Amino acid sequence: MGLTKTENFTEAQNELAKMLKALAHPARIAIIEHLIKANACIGTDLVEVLGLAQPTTSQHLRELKEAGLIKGTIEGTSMNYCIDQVKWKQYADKLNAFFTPVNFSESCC
Amino acid sequence: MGLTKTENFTEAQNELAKMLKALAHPARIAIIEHLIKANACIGTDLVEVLGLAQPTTSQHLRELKEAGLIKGTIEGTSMNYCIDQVKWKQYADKLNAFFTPVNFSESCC
DNA sequence: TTTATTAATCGTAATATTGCAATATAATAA
DNA sequence: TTATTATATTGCAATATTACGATTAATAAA
Repeated sequence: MGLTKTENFTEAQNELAKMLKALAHPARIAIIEHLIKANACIGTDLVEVLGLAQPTTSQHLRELKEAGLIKGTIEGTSMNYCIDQVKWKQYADKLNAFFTPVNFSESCC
Repeated sequence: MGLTKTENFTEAQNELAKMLKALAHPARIAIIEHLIKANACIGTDLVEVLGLAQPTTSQHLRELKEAGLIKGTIEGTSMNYCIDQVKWKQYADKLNAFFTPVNFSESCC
């Protein structure tokens, strides 16, 4: 069906899945990495960096924006994108909490 | 096209995206959480836990197995699933490295 | 043997995602 | 005003994902 049965799961589970999904594409990873690395925020050489068409790049940027991971400010005709560091920290914390559970019961297989 | 242009990105970027994708579904999050919480490894009450059909559950389990996150051992007619703790730690480390970059250039937007 | 029981696989329908060309929008430059 | 530049949106084609019924395979129980 292609349609996730979100009603079967907790809000926390759905949210975590959504967070992971927002980053589950190499282009979006590449965008984030580039924004972290760049000492200045970026107009859009991002199209060049990714090697994807401008509309495709714009779409990935929108997904990251919708996830709250990046912000964009207008600068003339172009856009300055950068990481939303507050949201980024929230992501890091939530994922860290998920990946380092308090008690791992000893492996039985 | 629905087909990711992996050739545009580095191996590390593609791998990280794949890792995130393996967990980017609430059912797979739920499976992992249940396997962590359960003091014993699980036959498959997982079908009940998820509230999804048996083939659907099996499919999600396969994806997690292919990602290396879980292992299964045969026990009679049933299967015992559990987290692969070595792989799990690798995941935690890689994601942690991604989310806590050494130098965040100060925000400019 | 026959009959459950459990889990994987196959086939398929419905929806989602990825990517791009074409177009639209909006701000600047000439 | 008319370009030019940068970005977003629309529409569409191709592939991927999610879910399930039906079937298969393999062990256990009768």
